[in-house]
Amino acid sequence: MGNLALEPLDRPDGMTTHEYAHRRLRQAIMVGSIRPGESLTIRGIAEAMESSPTPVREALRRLSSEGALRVLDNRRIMVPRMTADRFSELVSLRSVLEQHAARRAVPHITERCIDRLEEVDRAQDEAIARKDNAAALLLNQEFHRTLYSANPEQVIMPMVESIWLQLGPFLGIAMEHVAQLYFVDRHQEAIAALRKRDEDAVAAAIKADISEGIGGFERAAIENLLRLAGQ
Amino acid sequence: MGNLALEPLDRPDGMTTHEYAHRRLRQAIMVGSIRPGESLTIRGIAEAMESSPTPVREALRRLSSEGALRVLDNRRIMVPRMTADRFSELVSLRSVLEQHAARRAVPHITERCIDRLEEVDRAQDEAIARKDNAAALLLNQEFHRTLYSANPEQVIMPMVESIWLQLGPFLGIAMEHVAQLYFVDRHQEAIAALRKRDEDAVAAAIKADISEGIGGFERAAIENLLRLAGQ
DNA sequence: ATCTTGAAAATGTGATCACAAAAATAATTA
DNA sequence: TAATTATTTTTGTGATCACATTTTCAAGAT
Repeated sequence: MGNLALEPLDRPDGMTTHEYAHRRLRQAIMVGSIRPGESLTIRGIAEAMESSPTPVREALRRLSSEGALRVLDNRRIMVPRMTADRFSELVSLRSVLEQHAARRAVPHITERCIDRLEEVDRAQDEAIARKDNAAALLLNQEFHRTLYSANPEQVIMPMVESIWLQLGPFLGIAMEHVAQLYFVDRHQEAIAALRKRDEDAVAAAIKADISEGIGGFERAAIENLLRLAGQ
Repeated sequence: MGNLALEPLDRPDGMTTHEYAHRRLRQAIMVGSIRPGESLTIRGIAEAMESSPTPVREALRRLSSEGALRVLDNRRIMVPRMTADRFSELVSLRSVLEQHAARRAVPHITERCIDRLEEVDRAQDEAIARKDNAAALLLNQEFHRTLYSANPEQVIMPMVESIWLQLGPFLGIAMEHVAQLYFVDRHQEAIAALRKRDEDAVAAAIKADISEGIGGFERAAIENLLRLAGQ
């Protein structure tokens, strides 16, 4: 039985229950507060957020098609376990996807947009300084999201978000077992390249940002971490 | 009121109703038999497939997170309309995604797998010969899917499928208004490159396959087609 | 002690119902 | 006739229930 610990979450007026359930579960998975391998029950979730099975089921379907959850043959639902191979696939795909997203955003970048990126980057640095890993993680995503969303016709963000979501639970484990997850980023380099509207340089900055950030986990380190976490 | 024309579909034993509904709607959207802009109703679909709202809602949530459907502010659900800009985004993303998928598959390619690719390509040629556009479209997808799925740890297929699904309705329109959708493909070139385990050549074949296939639609042609279809 | 068997509880699933919001239609007014 | 208002219908939403399957757990047998 899953005595589920779900962070309460602000619920705007008019938000449907299934959307709220989706957001709340998504956040929990993203920051790794639901353990990979841990199985979720519809009734358990419904009880935890004081609603009923129907909207919870809709939320679970969405999350499973976003890759955040996996439906087993027994129809049980769980957060998928990470493996070193899957991690490698996710990171290399993330790199390719985000480089492309960045390139397609460059023609649409405005000064207003760059200001916003500066602002988010500053907030992230502050989160890092006060060692708030979870906040830093979310602000890092916000930086990337802001950049890629500058392209008004973009169709890539749902896929990028899906990758982040699939990497989330592992990052949660990493943050628990690594004393201090040291953040390196190439955000200033990316911003400088954006100011010059230099697509290649922007893509290079994003590529480096990813390969030096989450891509920095070596195979042995991943396997070790997973073993430590009992996965 | 949508007097929905849904092709009947084989339903294997033990398949849940929501999964069946998902498959059936997905297929209808993929081949373009549901018009962009046409709005769907939960009860209408439930009635059309002789079930009830609950499983239909689950299917609709999945499809909307796959990009096949869009939820409006009024909570109405419709097949999104295509624009020339969105088409361009989808095609360029498809090219990048599938080149990457192909590269990551190369190390895992077996002779068995190449045989299967030959077989699918042959079937597609036959479908083209008998001018069965819908079958040719599905077999073309099967070729690509077979290739990318050779990588056992791949995480990219859901995203590729999502792109296909988003392009589907437009292809449906194109097939109706263009006398004969002439298929060009680089499948044999891809297979030859696979035999040599040459990643670059495989990626090049896929890139050409896409840019000469669906990428061949020029901006003016797209806008003209959409105008013709009353979009 | 280990395995097997049976009952009880838990779980996913799908249909149905009530409610509120939205859309469509009819009636009324300017 | 055109615009506005009122009424009816349609629609999305969420809770509840019954059913079948699976899982869990305790009692019994080897």
